[in-house]
Amino acid sequence: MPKLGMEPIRRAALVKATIDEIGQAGSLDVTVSRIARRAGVSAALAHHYFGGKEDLFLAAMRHILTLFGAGVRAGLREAETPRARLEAVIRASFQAEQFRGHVVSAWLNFYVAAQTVPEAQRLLRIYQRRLRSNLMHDLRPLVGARAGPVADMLAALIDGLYIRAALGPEARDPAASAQKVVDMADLLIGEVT
Amino acid sequence: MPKLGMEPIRRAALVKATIDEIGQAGSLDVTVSRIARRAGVSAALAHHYFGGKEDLFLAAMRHILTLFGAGVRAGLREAETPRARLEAVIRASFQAEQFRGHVVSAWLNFYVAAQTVPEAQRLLRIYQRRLRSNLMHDLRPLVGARAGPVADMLAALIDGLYIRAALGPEARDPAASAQKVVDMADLLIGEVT
Amino acid sequence: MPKLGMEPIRRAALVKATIDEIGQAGSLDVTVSRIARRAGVSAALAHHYFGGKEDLFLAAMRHILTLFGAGVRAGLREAETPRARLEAVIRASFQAEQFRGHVVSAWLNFYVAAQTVPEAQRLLRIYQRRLRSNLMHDLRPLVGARAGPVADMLAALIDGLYIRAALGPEARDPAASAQKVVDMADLLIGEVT
Amino acid sequence: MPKLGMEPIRRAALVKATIDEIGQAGSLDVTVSRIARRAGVSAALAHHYFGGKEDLFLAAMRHILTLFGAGVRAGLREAETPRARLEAVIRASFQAEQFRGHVVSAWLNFYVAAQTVPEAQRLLRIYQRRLRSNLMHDLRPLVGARAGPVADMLAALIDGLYIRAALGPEARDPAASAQKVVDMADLLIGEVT
DNA sequence: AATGAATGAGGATTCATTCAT
DNA sequence: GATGAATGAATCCTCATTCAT
Repeated sequence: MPKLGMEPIRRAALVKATIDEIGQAGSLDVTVSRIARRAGVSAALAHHYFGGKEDLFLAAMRHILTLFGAGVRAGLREAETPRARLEAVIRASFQAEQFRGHVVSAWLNFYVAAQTVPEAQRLLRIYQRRLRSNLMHDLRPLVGARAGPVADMLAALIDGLYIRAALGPEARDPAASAQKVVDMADLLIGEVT
Repeated sequence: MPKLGMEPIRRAALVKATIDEIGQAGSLDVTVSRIARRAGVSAALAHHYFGGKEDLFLAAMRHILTLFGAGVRAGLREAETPRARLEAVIRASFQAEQFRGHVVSAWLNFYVAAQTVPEAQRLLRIYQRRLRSNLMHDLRPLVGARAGPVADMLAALIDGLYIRAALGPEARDPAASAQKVVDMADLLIGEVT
Repeated sequence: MPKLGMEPIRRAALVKATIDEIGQAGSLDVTVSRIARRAGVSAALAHHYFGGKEDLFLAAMRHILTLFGAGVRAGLREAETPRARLEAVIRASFQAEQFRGHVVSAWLNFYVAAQTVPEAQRLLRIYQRRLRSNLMHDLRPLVGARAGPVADMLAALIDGLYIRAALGPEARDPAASAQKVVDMADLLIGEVT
Repeated sequence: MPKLGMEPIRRAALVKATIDEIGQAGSLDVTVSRIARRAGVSAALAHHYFGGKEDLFLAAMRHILTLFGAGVRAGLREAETPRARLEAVIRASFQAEQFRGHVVSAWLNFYVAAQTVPEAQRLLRIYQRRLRSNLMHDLRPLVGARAGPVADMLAALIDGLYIRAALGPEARDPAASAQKVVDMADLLIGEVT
């Protein structure tokens, strides 16, 4: 007896299952069947709702981006000075939710996908642009014209720490990684030009 | 027309073909057949010499690591002061050979493989340890006890710039990326504690 | 045009096709594709339902064992005295269904498989134990303590005649073979100790 | 530095390696490469001397038959009365060399091959005819016209015990099996008609 | 809304066999 | 006499995807 209004529930379950499955496998070598089984539905239904494997992956990616965006906004809500806001933006990149296990693994794989799948690339670009714009917005009052290079530096540092976190159990310490970036930010801000 | 002593030639050709193919595909989703065809041999021969797909990938990874190591040594040969050596180590990570196209893409994918394949993880660890040890060796005379954290910072920065380079055509400028890291190094060295 | 409840139908068809194909080939060198084609389905479906080639073989073996067991029970139903039951057990081994063509060939090959595949060995052991226990149950009233050795002798004779039947067109006369064993049984029963 | 007169040595080594390999594998699923490696030569050489895999198998079979024939003749040399000769023929089928391990396994597989390969069938027929003729030659003085059926019975029994021996570690007792056949022979001889 | 049934396409891998040296 | 080099053909198996129910 099929029920009405199942669509959003199924979609959400499938997206979550996709992220989890990728996280567990450590790669995009994941079958639709397994994802579907994990979500408690048939593989056919996954296709019914998402059209194909790739779309499922992209939906998962979008979901992660959405969560990330929400995290940033939440962090900013409590910050008032530029310095505080900057720190909030940085720490948002290292929220527990975003910075570990399944999600980091998913990110790493999305990086790879971005080389091939245009839509994946588009999404990554959005993320990068948004991060850069967030950083610059608060760096400008602090470092003026140097906001651009400094933002690039911090962004690269954030991504670099991502990789390290994805590769081994050591250093899987979000807070410490965040602190490193914050320290670096302070150093760059204090630098005389 | 079989000739003797072909083994090393074939192995080298297959390793090169593997790196190129991964680079072109942008992912590890590459068939042995295609690699073999690119190397001008049959898929069966690839198996004959390497045992399987995974071993072929690992051989490619080892090859990249070897080239990287050679590049570092070459750079160090001409450097004399700690500062010069440090810069040489950093620039080695951004040699033309290592820092672009196929190779960066291959690296990115090996990162992913390292989550799953133990031998890949082992190789990555070797790379990371070697990089860190190289950096620290020359940082110690310059920053003393802060060598550890500083090395970590620089290493993360290097990796972060890798990712950026792998993701889009923009910023594929090895020299510029290297310079960013060098500048950062100088900044960290000059920092009073 | 997929219909529901096809699984048992397909499984049965595939098992039958397996036995026929082995019988025709005269060996286990049979491809899944051929079996599937004979059953009127794709090779992929065979894998879907059975998991693999080996499982398909084992299912075929189990099927033959089941038929054999049913034949024995049917024969025993009409026998009343120990002597009559003994004859029924013997003749069951030489039922038309069990003692010729595809099935004998399949048996011969399963013997070979039993050297390698544990589950095949297990099934063969079950068959042997069951045959021996059937023979002994009715021999005990007739020959007392000699039931064990006599049962072994008769069982070996049955198997030996199997081989002969599998090897050439000559002597493919189930009834005659059965009669030989029955005569031998009578001789052994009559023997004074 | 190739040596002269290697051919018979290589052939013998390859035949032995074939039998051993089949025995170890428990089936005919044996690669030429493995056989060659076991014999200490290249796979190409095996083809050079035997033309192909099948011929190698047949040569192995012929070798076993030759050994068997020699064993029978050796046994007969010391026997004088028909009864003694009969026992010698029977025991020859259960010589240690013939009745265990590699060889039994090889036999079992040759039975299977005989269903498909004409030359294998021909060889098996020769063996069977020879065994029957040996048995009958000595049975005639003992049981007269019943020699034919009795020989068939004994031959089937011998084959039946072969199978049992090939299938499990239990009952791998050549002497005991031989004794069973001899006892049966005596029983049949003593039987009044 | 949901799924069991079914398949085509493709990929890794194995192996007997050939050939030039 | 002997082998390394090389391959074509075959086989098992996996998987995304489709379709009727």
